Amino acid sequence: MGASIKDVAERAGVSVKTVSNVVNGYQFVAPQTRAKVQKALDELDYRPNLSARLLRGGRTGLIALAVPEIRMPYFAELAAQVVHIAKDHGWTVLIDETQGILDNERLVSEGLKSHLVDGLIVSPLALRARDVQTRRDRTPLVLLGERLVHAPVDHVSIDNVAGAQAAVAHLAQLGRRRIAAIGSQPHVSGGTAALRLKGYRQALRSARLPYDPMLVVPAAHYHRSDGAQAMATLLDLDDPPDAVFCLNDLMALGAIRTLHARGLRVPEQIAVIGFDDIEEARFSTPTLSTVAPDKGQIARLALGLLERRITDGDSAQPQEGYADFRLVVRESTTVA
Amino acid sequence: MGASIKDVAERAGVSVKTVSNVVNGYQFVAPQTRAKVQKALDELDYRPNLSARLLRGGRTGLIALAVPEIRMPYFAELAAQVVHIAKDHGWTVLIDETQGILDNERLVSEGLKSHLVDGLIVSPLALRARDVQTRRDRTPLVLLGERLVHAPVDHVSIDNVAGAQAAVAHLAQLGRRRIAAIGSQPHVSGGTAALRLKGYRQALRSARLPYDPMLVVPAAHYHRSDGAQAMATLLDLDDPPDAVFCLNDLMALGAIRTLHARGLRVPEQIAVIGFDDIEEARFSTPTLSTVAPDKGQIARLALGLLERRITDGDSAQPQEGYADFRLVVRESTTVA
DNA sequence: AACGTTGTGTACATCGTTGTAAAGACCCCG
DNA sequence: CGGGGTCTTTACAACGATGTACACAACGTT
Repeated sequence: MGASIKDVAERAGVSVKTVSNVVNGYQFVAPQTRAKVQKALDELDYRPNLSARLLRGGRTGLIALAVPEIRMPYFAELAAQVVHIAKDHGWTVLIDETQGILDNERLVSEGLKSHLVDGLIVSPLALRARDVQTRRDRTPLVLLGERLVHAPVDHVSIDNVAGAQAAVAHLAQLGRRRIAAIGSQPHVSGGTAALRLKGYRQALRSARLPYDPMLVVPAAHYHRSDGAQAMATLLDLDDPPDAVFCLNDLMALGAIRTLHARGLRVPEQIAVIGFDDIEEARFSTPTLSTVAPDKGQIARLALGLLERRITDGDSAQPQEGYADFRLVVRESTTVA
Repeated sequence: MGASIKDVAERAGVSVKTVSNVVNGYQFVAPQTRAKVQKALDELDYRPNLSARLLRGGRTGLIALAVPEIRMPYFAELAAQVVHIAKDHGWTVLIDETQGILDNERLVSEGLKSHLVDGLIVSPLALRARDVQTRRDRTPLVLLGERLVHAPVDHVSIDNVAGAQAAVAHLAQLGRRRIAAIGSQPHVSGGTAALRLKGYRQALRSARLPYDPMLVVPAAHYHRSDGAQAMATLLDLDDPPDAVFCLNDLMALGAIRTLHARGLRVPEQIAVIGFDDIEEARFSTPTLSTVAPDKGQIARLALGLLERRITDGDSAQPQEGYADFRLVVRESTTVA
């Protein structure tokens, strides 16, 4: 065990409170006393016990970030941003994996880590408005991603409909006529997938292209392998697509893998576009066109809302934050 | 604020200690009393305050994992393993980024988070034996990666020399004669890079190939861009290589990107092999041959050592754990 | 009837820190 | 010299939970 404030006080021959005052930079401590205490502090290598401090005060300086899977590049990159920006707020980030499982998400948001963290940022996959409404834990919460209608919570997202629309419009402009989509989630309503598909359909309509349900393929986990499989399904159709909009970059990369394996050229024969702009998209072969949400902005907005709620408490009105996105055109949709 | 044990006690009409007994499953509580307390517990949605609990007892159930950059896939995958396996030990993992900066690593290992975590797993880049020796903080520590000679600390690693040797021997067996290496660290001695390069030179010697210092290119951060740049440097040589051993997968993928950009075919003209076996290696074009450390085993060993040290305390002798690796041959080194 | 045993509940101190209140020392001014 | 202020330091309580020690009842045993 390290030295406690009491040990320091004894060694310096002063009261515990005086040591506390020195440690916390209280103004009125005689220079001589301060020196004595500082010496004892150094000699004993004193470090305040966080537990005690926060038991007294309340704040832990810790916030939790819950994401489905930290190994997915999008979440890893987002987490990096959050960790980085949180440092400016004086917070340490505790990262949690939910695996996108409802129970885990509910556990986190209902305060499994209660009293441990000052605030909570959750990127939900399965969580529904109802789950948030019945929440009893008072820990400030910010949701990332889709707005859960009727849920009285702060949340940050990008305009997924517009993002998807931009991506698909871009494909249409290349002259592609059979544009597929990979990543629908038939059993989930109102989530990210639904919004991006809405954008997909809007873009088709604007381009006067027919909507063919056969060209929309579901995916479970949004991993590379899901994209690879879905692409295979599409290629086995009687009338395969000439372009694919993947609902995230990871699946796009999996899809490209399948295309290469079958000897098809990207983008000449099939153009591919993703969503997320993970770093890998800038280095793959071909480099991947994608919709790039501003991850730094997402992190900043989320932490800002969290800070506000930690400071102001429950009373404040739930707020929404919208981060920007931009269409990034790379080789996978650029015909030489 | 949530309800405290005192609130529960009042509501149930018993003493605080009795509530504590119920919460902690103490044996001798009359069923009737237990029921009363349980009811109050439920009604108030009581959750124990961790801070208070650990102030008293000691354990927090938290461990910290410090890695250079969470967004690097290798560390993200490793972190996922650690988080997952830690759950079995009843631990929550707090993830820290050091950016590979010495001061940050030292801060973490010297207990910035003191009293907050029960243990610490650090994957150091810059940390040196001296830093660990002069450590005053008593929090149990396990180091990942290279053994710091003379440092009295538990650590877990793989045999980097043997891994690199296997990779380079594989390239030699393909008949390649000018095998380059990307990722040396001229200003760091004794780290991972040095060991892998040692394996590189051993393999060259075994294959009776000359060692050409021009073929060894340094890299700062082991990112994709470092690999891409280094590859460009190699291609600009008068006598460019016919194979490249990259000290990690990320640089290998960057290198492949440069090769494609210059119109060179992999593996026909230049074979590429990496190190780490990140998931991306299975889906890139071409798929990437690599040395695959058993990340699950690394996590298991590290957590095992940590548990031992938390239980047994300082006294135990420092132990080493070695995880297995295997050579994974994929398209980037397979000539049809 | 006296005694131990077992089961059940409580009072109190304690962990390390900090806010509150107050005491003491000092100085200035009228 | 008294009243007021400014510094400087301290004692004490409190945060929430739990270990220790003990009180008390109900029971069986001698």
